[in-house]
Amino acid sequence: MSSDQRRIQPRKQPRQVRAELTRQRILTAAAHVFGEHGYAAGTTNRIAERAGISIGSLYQYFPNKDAILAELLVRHLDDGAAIAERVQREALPGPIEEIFRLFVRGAIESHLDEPRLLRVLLEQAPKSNDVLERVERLKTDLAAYLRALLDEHPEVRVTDTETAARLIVTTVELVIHQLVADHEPVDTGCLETELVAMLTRYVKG
Amino acid sequence: MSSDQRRIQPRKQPRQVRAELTRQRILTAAAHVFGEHGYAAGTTNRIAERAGISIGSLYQYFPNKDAILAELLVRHLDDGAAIAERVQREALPGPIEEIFRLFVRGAIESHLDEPRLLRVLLEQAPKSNDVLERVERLKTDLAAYLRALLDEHPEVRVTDTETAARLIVTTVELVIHQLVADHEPVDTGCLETELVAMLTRYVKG
DNA sequence: CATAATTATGAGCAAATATTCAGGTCTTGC
DNA sequence: GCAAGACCTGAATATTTGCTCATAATTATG
Repeated sequence: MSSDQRRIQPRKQPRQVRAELTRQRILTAAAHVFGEHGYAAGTTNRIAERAGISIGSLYQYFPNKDAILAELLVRHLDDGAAIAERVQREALPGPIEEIFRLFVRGAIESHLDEPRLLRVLLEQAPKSNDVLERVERLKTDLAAYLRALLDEHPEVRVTDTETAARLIVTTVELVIHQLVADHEPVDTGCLETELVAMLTRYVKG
Repeated sequence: MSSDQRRIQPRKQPRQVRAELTRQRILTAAAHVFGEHGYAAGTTNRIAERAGISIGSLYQYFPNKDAILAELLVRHLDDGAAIAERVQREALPGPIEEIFRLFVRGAIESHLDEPRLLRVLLEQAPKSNDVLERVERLKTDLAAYLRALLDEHPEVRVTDTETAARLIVTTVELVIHQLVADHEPVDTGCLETELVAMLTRYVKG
């Protein structure tokens, strides 16, 4: 229940193909189970059952329950970082609206497979210091990049660019999480259009 | 663990002052404990300990763990509803920016005491049908009111007012939750200014 | 003061759940 | 085709945690 990592190392490095396959099955099953039942009710036994393997096998590749969730989170963060970097390379220079559009689209895309899991990840995941730092760093980096962008871009008129950058990063992240995983999901096209419009008009004053 | 209410009634109605005092102590302690540890790790024993009472006393006033969280949530919702009504009475008519400002200010105010608890409430609270309906109704009502406002107000230029209304309600709620409870909380004044600016410029096109 | 009613206590129960380990089954390399 | 290591199994164990209940302390009542 506590988030201490009693063992840092996974118990085994998979050496055969079937082992790696089992590992993948566990992660896939965990993604479904956590997304459907939440973290607390997403028991390791349920995960093993859904993966079609025994509970013992699960504990050969993950030291404890937290480690499974942590790995899922790290994967998502890595995806996010990759997308952010790609956008930063591709987007410049150009109208601010196009930059926002690329960011928003990237964010929406990376939330389409497992929206419910992602809410669980960021809302219920036990916050090990390591993972927490990673999240924080990613958001800080993004905010810093965005602030520089706002400071330099000729179309931008907001003055308090620090608050603005944080506001934008937070808004994009949270609104997408919430609305994509909502009981009555919005059309992602509309969401993209309106969100981009909101951000653009905001910074252009 | 499950969210069924085995007993609807609290076990006892407090009849002496010290009993009511104990009830309050429990709720206050629960607010702290849930805010600090989350719902699952916020154990009833920890709550009792923090309240300086025995675990048995806790179960004299609340039928189960869920009921404590539910009461905290209902209190917050009632606050929110009251603020929303007040704003709706006071705000009209006037420039849209002023209306938004009143709403944002009200929302920020009602999140200042226990920001971390409030995130737990809306993110991890077990969804008893009763409470869930209340939340949904409040948000739907607000979105409907907002949509009507957008449709009629002469300054407003957005066309997809339904998506816009949902976007705005979601944004205000989530961003405030997140940023007020952040490790480095933003200055609430800046937050208000920028958030209002964002919404206003958005709807005015 | 005496009796009843109310409130408080906390060791311990029961159920749920994470995790282990002794002993099987499958793969690989020779 | 046969060891040796890799992998898998799942009943059993350890731990956590919501919650009870017999008993004690406090307060109201007359």
